[in-house]
Amino acid sequence: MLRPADLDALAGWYREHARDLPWRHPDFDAWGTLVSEIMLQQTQVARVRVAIEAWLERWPTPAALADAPTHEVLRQWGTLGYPRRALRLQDAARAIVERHGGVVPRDVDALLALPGIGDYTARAVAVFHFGDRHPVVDTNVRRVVARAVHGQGEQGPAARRDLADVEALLPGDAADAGVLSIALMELGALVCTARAPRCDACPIADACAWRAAGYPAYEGRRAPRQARFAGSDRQARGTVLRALRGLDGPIAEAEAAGLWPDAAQLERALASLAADGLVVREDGSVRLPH
DNA sequence: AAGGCGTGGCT
DNA sequence: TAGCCAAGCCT
Repeated sequence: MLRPADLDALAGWYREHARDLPWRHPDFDAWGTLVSEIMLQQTQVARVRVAIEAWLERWPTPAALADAPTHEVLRQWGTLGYPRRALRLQDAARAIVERHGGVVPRDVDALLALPGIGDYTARAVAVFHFGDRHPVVDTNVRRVVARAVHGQGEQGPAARRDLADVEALLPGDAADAGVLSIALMELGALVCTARAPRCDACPIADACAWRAAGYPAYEGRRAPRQARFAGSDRQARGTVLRALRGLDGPIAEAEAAGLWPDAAQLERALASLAADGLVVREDGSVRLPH
């Protein structure tokens, strides 16, 4: 159980050890916060750190991104991965312009209604930028709570009840609740890590149920393992997009055949990329969307 | 609700 | 090294 004294210890630890990240600076506006959170969906902090500045310099407002050519958006996204996020980010920018006058909304339900924004990202913006009181639940928070509160070594697959689970831990004051959320995330990222947790450096080690139980091995359900990447359709998609990003114009489909050894798999990749709106197939060639 | 979806770093 | 993991979202 986390007592008020433990929450204080956590907050104190955060003040002392928090990384100096661009999106934590006070001059970071709501749009910058939203963009950073989208980029951080399954992409490491170190890589987002490098990419965020140029992105915001180029498109400093939702209106600016809404008006950009989509092929340039995909090029600027570069190798951050999961390029559908770039399309949805532009769609979100357009929705912000149309529905909210170009101003990033503060309301969680309005944020959730934007493409590419789910439970985590919506509340991250509402809490970390606007300072409202909501549970912010990412994989780090789920892991720390699984260990410290529930005595489990791993968090298991994400579930709808995670939100209510963390809500129950939050102090009543919005500012205190926000510090707890960001501190839980930072603790999970730096100390209470998935592999080789550094319990000797943990500010709440004395309160940790997992530690108290002697670090029992995890017996619960796990998320299914990812399919192997090498030779996958995903790799084929990535190869096609990488080639298109490096060119100004289209690639003839006959030429595209040279990008991937398995013709049937390449065709699946092209079809799914087109279905996602990441490429356009016309006149026997493939290109990025305008 | 289980699986698809990039890319790179770490062990 | 092969697999795990990373501030998830969508269907």
